[in-house]
Amino acid sequence: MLRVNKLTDYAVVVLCDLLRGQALRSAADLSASSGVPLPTVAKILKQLTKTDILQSVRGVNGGYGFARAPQNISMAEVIEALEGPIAVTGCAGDSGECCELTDQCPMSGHWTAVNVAVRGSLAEVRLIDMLPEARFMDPDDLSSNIAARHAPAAQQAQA
Amino acid sequence: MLRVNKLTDYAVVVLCDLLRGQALRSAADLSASSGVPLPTVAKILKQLTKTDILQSVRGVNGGYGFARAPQNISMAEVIEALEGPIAVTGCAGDSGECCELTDQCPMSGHWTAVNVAVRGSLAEVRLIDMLPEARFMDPDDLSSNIAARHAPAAQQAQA
DNA sequence: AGATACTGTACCGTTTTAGTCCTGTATATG
DNA sequence: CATATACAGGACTAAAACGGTACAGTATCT
Ligand code: FES
Ligand code: FES
Repeated sequence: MLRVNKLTDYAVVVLCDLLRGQALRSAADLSASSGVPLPTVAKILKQLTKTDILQSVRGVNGGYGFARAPQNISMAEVIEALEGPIAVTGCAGDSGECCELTDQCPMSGHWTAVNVAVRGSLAEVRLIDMLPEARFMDPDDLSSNIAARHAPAAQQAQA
Repeated sequence: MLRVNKLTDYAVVVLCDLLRGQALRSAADLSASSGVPLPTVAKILKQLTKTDILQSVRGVNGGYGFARAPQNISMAEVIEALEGPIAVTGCAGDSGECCELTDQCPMSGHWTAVNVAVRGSLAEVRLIDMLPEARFMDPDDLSSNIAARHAPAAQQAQA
């Protein structure tokens, strides 16, 4: 089905929730407001923190916030963060793994064309494009709105 | 990983083999020349025959051939034939299936943007782009070459 | 010190996938 | 017409991936 993990699906739900809320939200908070079970939310957030999509703050009043302006985050990044590099088949990936036909395989690396195409199209869909409210708002207004709310969040998190 | 099935991977290998060979090839023949195990080849070919990518002829001297000019076949078609509709998440597919968050889901149908992007990029990669020889041949020459070899095949199969 | 909240990892049950096999049907050939 | 070839369809099993959970550990605030 060429489908994305369920975990990635949830991740977008949670991220959108984070997008519209306060700067720093705890995993429990996000779980409650998004409907995704807490352990799952925790798992997702942990994973997203390993990349430069989210940042975390420990301790009381801690939580998660965007590591940088969310309007610059693409779906390609989110998907790659949750499921590893976008490689449609093992033979074409960076990992060097191949199927068992490598020795006589007549198409060494031709899947690359497919990978590049898919990767490119995913890079052009931004996370904020997934936010339902975006439909009813002026794009520029939305961006500045989000930037205003979240840029300080990243700074605060870094402090 | 956003990966395609191994079966789809094999399918492209087998299709490329069919692309360069005679008009009608048996499953056993294709298995031998591609290195993919026979039962698997058979499964793939059967599946591809359900769509209008391949055509089959039963009986002695039977086999498989392209149902139409192969240079018009896109990777999107091949992938969809093997794994069903390209729907990155269940919530966005045509099938009407959704994850369990449907009732309070804040992003009804926003994955559609992702699906359209991915589907579009896959539609632009043609099957013959996967053929290694294509690299060393003039595109026009290749197309006419393939057309000359395979257009009669379809007619013969239909007879 | 104690409560809160993230970190990392390991575990297990479920689902999906890959691969195999068997029975049936259609066609060419002698 | 008998027989060999070759596709059609579906059932079945083993293996891998995924989803979800649990737990022990660490950092921070009050
Ligand atoms: S090595 Fe697997 S398709 Fe090429
Ligand atoms: S119903 Fe599943 S993400 Fe919307």
